[in-house]
This record gives sequence, structure tokens and C-alpha cells, in this order.
Amino acid sequence: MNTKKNFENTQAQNYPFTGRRGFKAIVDCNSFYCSCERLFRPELDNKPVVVLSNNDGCIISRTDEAKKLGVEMAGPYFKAKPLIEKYGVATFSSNYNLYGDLSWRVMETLRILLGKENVEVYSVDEAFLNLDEFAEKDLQQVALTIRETVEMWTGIKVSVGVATTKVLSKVANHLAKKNKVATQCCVVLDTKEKIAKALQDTPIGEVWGIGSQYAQKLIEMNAVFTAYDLTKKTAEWAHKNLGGVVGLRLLKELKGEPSNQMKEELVVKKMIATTRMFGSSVKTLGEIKEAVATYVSRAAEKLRRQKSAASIISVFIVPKEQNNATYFKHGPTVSSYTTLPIATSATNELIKPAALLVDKLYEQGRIYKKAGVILSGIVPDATIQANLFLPHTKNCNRKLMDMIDNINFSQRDDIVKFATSGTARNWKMRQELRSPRYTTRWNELFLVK
DNA sequence: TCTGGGGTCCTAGGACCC
DNA sequence: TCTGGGGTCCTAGGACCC
Repeated sequence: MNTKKNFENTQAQNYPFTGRRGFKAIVDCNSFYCSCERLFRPELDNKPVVVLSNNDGCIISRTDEAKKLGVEMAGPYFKAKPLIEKYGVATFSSNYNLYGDLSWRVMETLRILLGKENVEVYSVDEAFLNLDEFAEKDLQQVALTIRETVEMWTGIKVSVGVATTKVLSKVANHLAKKNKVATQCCVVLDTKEKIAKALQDTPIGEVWGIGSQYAQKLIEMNAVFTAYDLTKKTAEWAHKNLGGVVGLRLLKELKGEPSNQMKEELVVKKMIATTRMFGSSVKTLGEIKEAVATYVSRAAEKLRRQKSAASIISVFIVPKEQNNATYFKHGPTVSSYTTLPIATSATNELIKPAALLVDKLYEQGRIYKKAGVILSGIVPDATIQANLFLPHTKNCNRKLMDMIDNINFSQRDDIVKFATSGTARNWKMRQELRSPRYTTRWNELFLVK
């Protein structure tokens, strides 16, 4: 399918918009978490399914069938529960081990199809593809082939949107998802007319980069209602009303001028966070320290996985709101941070300062509902700046940490952990409806009779 | 009475994404 | 009674410097 030459010949003389010509695609898994659950419960095909967030708090994935019943996306579970029970909607707690593994399979399929260098993993269920190598006339077929292959190899259904910029391919993808049958889940925006029509059919709030705040503002200004309306605005207007350079880039992309480049794979994170709501309210200092120590352990694992060390650790705890408002609201977050003398990725070296921060933040008598740990000041762990005023470290914890990581990964989570993480764990989140980790735990493998 | 201009670095907070 | 978690980027404003 490599037809770069043809591609150049097919360039129209008067392309409707300015900018370079290369096409990009966004591949997006349909109701990803629900699709993962269905894969091992085929009897749920064509039935409504939802997946819940941590703590079974709100709905983070729903199938078209659940949507049709009126189940709100991102709505609280307890509110949707009557509806869910009435129609017998299959409900799952989130099972990130399963989703992470299936995500990897989908991305690996794309990498095999297009070459590693042409795939930018954007999130657990989305990837941008560079389609420069294909002739424009072949794009529809290319999109279909990608969709079919991913489904055949992984069992996961995806939608493909193709256009010359990331924002436009997102628009295309949206349209594909809205009309799965007619589009076969693939939409290519390759002519001026198709683009204009697509933008007119896209409410402004659905544009990638326009969140609820901006959408409301634009509508209240009586200025912009669809993506098409926005393309009629000037650069100055976008800069003024849509958050400066961010809005400017968005406008350019909508007009077909690429302003969001494809990113290199393997970006090292600049901040690593582990935060959780507690399964039930927590009052004692001891329990909070256990939770924080556990979150530090998780965060440090992530840190070591990307071969980094952190020099700043911050801890926050969130008390429960006292006056009972009708909507969800949490009390003011209390946070504090420490700058470490030397960057580190060793769990034990991070737990100590974290515990001191908890001491500082904790107020007796209050009830807490959430805590979190954020590691920043991240540097590669190969080039840690030594501190003149401290004895030279031998980095002897590194081997210990590697060993713990290996044991925990191959056996089961947290079989080896630090004592400060606690053993009773009353604060642990609820996950009452989790499915087995079919593909990543030997004792939970899917059984074929 | 009249009190510069230009630069850097840092932090807090706001917006967005899935 | 019960509303997630983990990220990114940008801006404004203050501190500080010469």
C-alpha cells in the first residue's frame, strides 16, 4: 500500500485550506471498557453494559444500548441505579489489568500494520496514525482495513476518523461513531464539501479542545454554535476568547492547518500521581498514613517503570464537606510538599517524607474522604545530581526495588510491601463488581470448556 | 512632586483531555 | 448514603535581578 508517489500526483491544485497535505487518522475503541468486558461475556453482545469508576462511583463507559436507555455518561452510579436495575444492565467495576492488556494488544496491532514510527498512542483507547504514505484515493480502504484487522486480531471494535489535522480527524471520528452502520465506523474528510458539512453537523461542545466552560461561554456570547461557526472567526478572536495560543491552534486545525504535531513515542512523564477516594470515611492519622504509604508505593513503581527519579513529593488530603449540599462537593484540599535533597525512586526514601507531610496536614477530629501523592521534579535516574552536602549514595536501594517490583508483578499485587502500608486497609476502595483479570493472572484465566 | 524597562524563574490555578 | 483518577499545557502575577 506504499504509494507515496501517487499521493503526490493526486494533490489538488486548489486545496480548500492552507497547510501541509499529510493525512492523519485517529483510531478510537468503541465503548472501550465495555467492549473489554463483552469479549469474555459474549452473551452480552447487543445488550446494555456499563463500567464504573473506582469505588463504583460513577459511570465511565457505556454501550450504545445503555445510552439509549438514558444512562448518563460520567453520571453517578447511585442515580442511574434504578434505571440499571429496571432494564437489567450488566454492570462492572473497573478492571484496569484487563483493559491495560487489551489496550496493549490493540496498539501493537496498529504498530504492526503501520510501523512503530507512525503510531502515537494518545490514551488507553485511542491512537493517532500518520498516513502520509498512502494515496488519497486509498484512504477509505486503508481505514476499513485498519478497523477490520484490529477487530479480527483483538476482538475490539474501533472507529477511524481521517483528515489532515488531528482536530479534524477527531471530528471525522465522532461522525463515524454517531452513525456506525452507514459509515462502517470509518469517515474520511478529504474534500472541502465534506469538511464543511462535517463541521456544520458538529455542535461546538463536541469539538476536541472545547470543554464545557468554553462551550457555554461561546453559546452565551451568541457567537458560535457549531464547529463551522468557529472557522468563521479570526485568529485574534480565537486568541482573545479561547485561552490564548491554545485557542489559536484549535482554530488553525479546524481550518485544516496542522498545528498539533505527531508526538514522539515514549514520552517521559513530568508528574506522576496516585490519588484515591477512600472506600469509607477515614478518621485516624494511622489509616491516612497507611493509605498514603500505599499510594507512594504505587507512584514509585510508575516512576521506576519509566526509569526516572523524583525530587519533589507532595501529599494532599481532602476532608469531608460538613454542610450537606445537594450536589457533590468536597472540602478544601489540604496539601504540602517537600523538596528532597537528592532525587530518588526508592519507595522507602519517599515514604518517610510523605509520612511527615501527613503529620503536618492531619487535623484530629476531621473526617477524610480522599488522599493523594504527586511526584514531580522528575529526572532520569541515570543522571541524578549528587548533593554536595550529603554522603555519596550507593544507590543500593535500586536492586532491592527491582526485586520487589518483579515479585509483585509476577506473583500478585503487593505480596511484598512496606509495613507502613498497613494490613487491615479499611480505607481500600470498593470494587464489588469486578470481573476476573482473564488475561493477566494465572488463577483468573478464562476457561474454555 | 516626579520613581524604568526588560528579563528570568517560580507558583498557583484554570482550562482541557480520556 | 453513595459523584474517579491521571495527566498536559498555558497564563497571570509575584519575586528577583541588573
